[in-house]
Amino acid sequence: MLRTPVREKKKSNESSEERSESRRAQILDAAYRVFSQKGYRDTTIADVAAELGIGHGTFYRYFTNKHDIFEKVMNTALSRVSHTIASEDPHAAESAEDYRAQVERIGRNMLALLDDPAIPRLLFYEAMGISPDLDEKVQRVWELSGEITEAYLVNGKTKGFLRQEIDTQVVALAINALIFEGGRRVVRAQDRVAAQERWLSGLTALIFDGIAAPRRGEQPLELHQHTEE
Amino acid sequence: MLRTPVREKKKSNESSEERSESRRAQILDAAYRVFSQKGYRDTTIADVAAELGIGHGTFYRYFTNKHDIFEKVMNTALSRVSHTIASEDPHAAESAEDYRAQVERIGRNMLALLDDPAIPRLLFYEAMGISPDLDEKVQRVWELSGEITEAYLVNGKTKGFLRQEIDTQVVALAINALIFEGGRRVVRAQDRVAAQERWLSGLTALIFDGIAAPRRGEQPLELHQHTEE
Amino acid sequence: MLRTPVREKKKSNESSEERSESRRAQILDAAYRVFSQKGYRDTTIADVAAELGIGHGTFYRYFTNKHDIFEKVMNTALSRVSHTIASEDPHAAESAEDYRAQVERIGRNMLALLDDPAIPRLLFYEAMGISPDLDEKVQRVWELSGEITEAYLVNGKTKGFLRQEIDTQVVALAINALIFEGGRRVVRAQDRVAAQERWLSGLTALIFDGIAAPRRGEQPLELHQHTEE
Amino acid sequence: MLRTPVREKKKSNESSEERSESRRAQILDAAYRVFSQKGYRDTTIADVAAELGIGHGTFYRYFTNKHDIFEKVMNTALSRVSHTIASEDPHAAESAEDYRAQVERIGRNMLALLDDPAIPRLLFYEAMGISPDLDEKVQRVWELSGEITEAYLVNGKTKGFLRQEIDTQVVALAINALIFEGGRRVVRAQDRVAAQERWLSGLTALIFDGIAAPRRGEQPLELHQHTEE
DNA sequence: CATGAATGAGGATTCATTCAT
DNA sequence: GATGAATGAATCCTCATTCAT
Repeated sequence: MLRTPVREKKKSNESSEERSESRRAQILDAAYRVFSQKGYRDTTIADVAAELGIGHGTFYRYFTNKHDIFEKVMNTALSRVSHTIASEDPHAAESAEDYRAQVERIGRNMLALLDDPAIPRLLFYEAMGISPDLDEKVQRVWELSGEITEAYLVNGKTKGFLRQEIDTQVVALAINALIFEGGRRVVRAQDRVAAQERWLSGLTALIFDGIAAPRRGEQPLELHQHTEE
Repeated sequence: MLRTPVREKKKSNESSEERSESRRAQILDAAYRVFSQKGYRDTTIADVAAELGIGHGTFYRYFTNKHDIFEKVMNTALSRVSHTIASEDPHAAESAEDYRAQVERIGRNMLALLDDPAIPRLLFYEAMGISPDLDEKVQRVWELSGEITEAYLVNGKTKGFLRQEIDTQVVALAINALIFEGGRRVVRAQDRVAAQERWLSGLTALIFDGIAAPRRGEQPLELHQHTEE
Repeated sequence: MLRTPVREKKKSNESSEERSESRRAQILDAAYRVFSQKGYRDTTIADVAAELGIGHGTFYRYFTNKHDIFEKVMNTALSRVSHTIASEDPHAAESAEDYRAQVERIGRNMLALLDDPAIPRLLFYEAMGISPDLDEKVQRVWELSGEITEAYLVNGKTKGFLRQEIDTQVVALAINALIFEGGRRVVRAQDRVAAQERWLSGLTALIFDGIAAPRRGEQPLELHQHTEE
Repeated sequence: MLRTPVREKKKSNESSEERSESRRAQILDAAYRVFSQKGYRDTTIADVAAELGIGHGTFYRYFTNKHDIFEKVMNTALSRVSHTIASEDPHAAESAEDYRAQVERIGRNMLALLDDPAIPRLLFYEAMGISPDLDEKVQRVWELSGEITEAYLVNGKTKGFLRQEIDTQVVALAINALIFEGGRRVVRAQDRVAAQERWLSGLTALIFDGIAAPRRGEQPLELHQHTEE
């Protein structure tokens, strides 16, 4: 994903504007990769140009400066996160099972999103301290994500399938953090598919049931989507 | 914490070697502060020297270069984390209540540790990509922390007060991630004390009991630390 | 003046060569404007092309490089000055009144020439230091102007209506300098017409009669342009 | 003038601060030379550093950037002009002879000032268009010079030794222009001393008496300070 | 012919590191 | 030992010029 073939031969059936747009996209893409690998400060425009095999002067035909393209890279990353988190209806779930399924879907999408380590790196720290604008932009997405997750929790409390006593704000942010941590870990795993399933089920179990052994009288839970373990 | 008096007048009863050692510590300390505020690339040796009010040439009498001192700063940060996590005996807990109390203690220490944003910033991302050496060193501490937390979980499973079905490795890393997220949030909060209490109770509740409403027959839980424990 | 319609639709009744010539002139014209506003170094070829609404690649079909067109722009400016100065016959004047009228005519033409600040800017300094060729070319026009003005003065001395003791070379250059200064000032004035009249009469008075009060016995002079001339 | 020996061996009796100040002055001096020879745009910091035989990084220890040092160079040039023009009392002259002597003194100082072509080049055009600040600063000195010269003229009119009908504003600016033109010419002359005398007498004659032959009855004038020709 | 995408040499500025005092 | 002046490699960015379409 996000990888566009480099040095693609200009197809004659592309209009000039299309080529320009595609070159722009290529650069954005290359920058996304390089920034997320080396970080903002460590990335030179020459690096980005070299990644694409173009002259560094060319870069400036498409972006005004380093900060400009970084902002655009961040926009991409941020909007992906926003979309993923906002992809489900927070009020749809009617039961713990519904919500558990929702969480799994979101988690799955998020893990797909975090297919490369770029997103967490960019979002967690790379962006911060580059410019106030960016700081704030990242912050906003962060808050937004928290709010959306909180909406799910509130829905669950209202409908009674989530504990009444949970601190929705804290727990919302915690859940988001868990999803990101999962993403980071899955990305680095040898066998990503296996790691993904393991993290998904491990995290949903933790989130929904916690680690404490059930007290006397509690019903055994059906924990995993495919087990009765 | 970590603040050493600056420009301390050399007491004449200090040996030359002692003075040298203390100067070395001062520089390390100043570097810790500056690196964690501005990041590796953004920190200049002149910044560090200025923080201490010494000539920047002096720096090079104590550290061979910028990377050298950064590595030492990271060592400091990493060993604090290690110590905090290893401060309790993973096999001491005999009940969920014991463990819950342990987690709270560790959490509390961790939050104290994260009193400034330095640790998460340095540990999560700042260190990475500076040099392979550092990357690996951070990675090792990370793994270690996971292993220690996992030992608690295994202890709990063995003694029966934690769920048998938890994936200890995943959950261990997840718990660590939550603690860090809590740290990050508390640090930025307006009222840190309040935020700390809120996050501590919110996270322990999440970790131990999850968010799902208890099934029929389950005992109500005492959720907060200030109940009749 | 000097403004040629931009983007003029190629009339089909123009031969290819004619069109090429007119395009060449358009570019020269645009360059004249831009160079004189922004100076040589500050003017980019893109600026010139943009002034005309043509692609900047096109420029190179008509001029070999930036220096080439600047030289041609300078030629234009220089030849205007030469023509203006050489527009009268230095030997025509038979009396101080004749010459005074001549000076006024030349001055008036010169001020018209300096209608935009381009000429003084280009001629005085912009051209210098770009290349030895240009330096010398400007110098030559300068000398020439001095010589022509000097011819007027010599004529006046010969015919007895100018002071015998004037240093014609020095005074010739001085008069030219005054005309240029007048031009510079008039150009920047709010009310150009008024400023022009004021400078013309002020300068001719200065040049012909000086500032010293007439000695005893000297005839009062008719000083201003609005007297019975 | 303004030439400070380059690469002067640090005398051990100079304090650190003194050396720093002298290095600063050296750079300013080198910059003055280079800027006035090549102009602002054409001058690179490397040029200035090379003129002094220092590394270009050193430059930035003393000046914040290119514009900064140019402004300081301009300040130097401008204040010299101001001082020279303001060096005499505009109300001191009681007769045309007094004033003529004053003008000669000012002219002589001005010519000394214009010993190198730097001042006119910097003041007339080089400074303009670099930054609004500088434009205005130069403009102010210009206005000031005009006002001072005008004060002389008004004094002369009041005391009756200058013509009543002169337009003092126009003539003041004209006289200044003449002095500058003289400076420019003298600088380039082979035999500067001779050229200086020639221009001084030529210009004072022009300024005071004009070029028109005296009318019947006018007294012959004593033109030069040492002749009756 | 016209175009504008591509290029890289060149120039301003920063900063880690050295070293003479 | 301490200092900070000096240095130049490294980096961002501009723009004259070329050339494929």
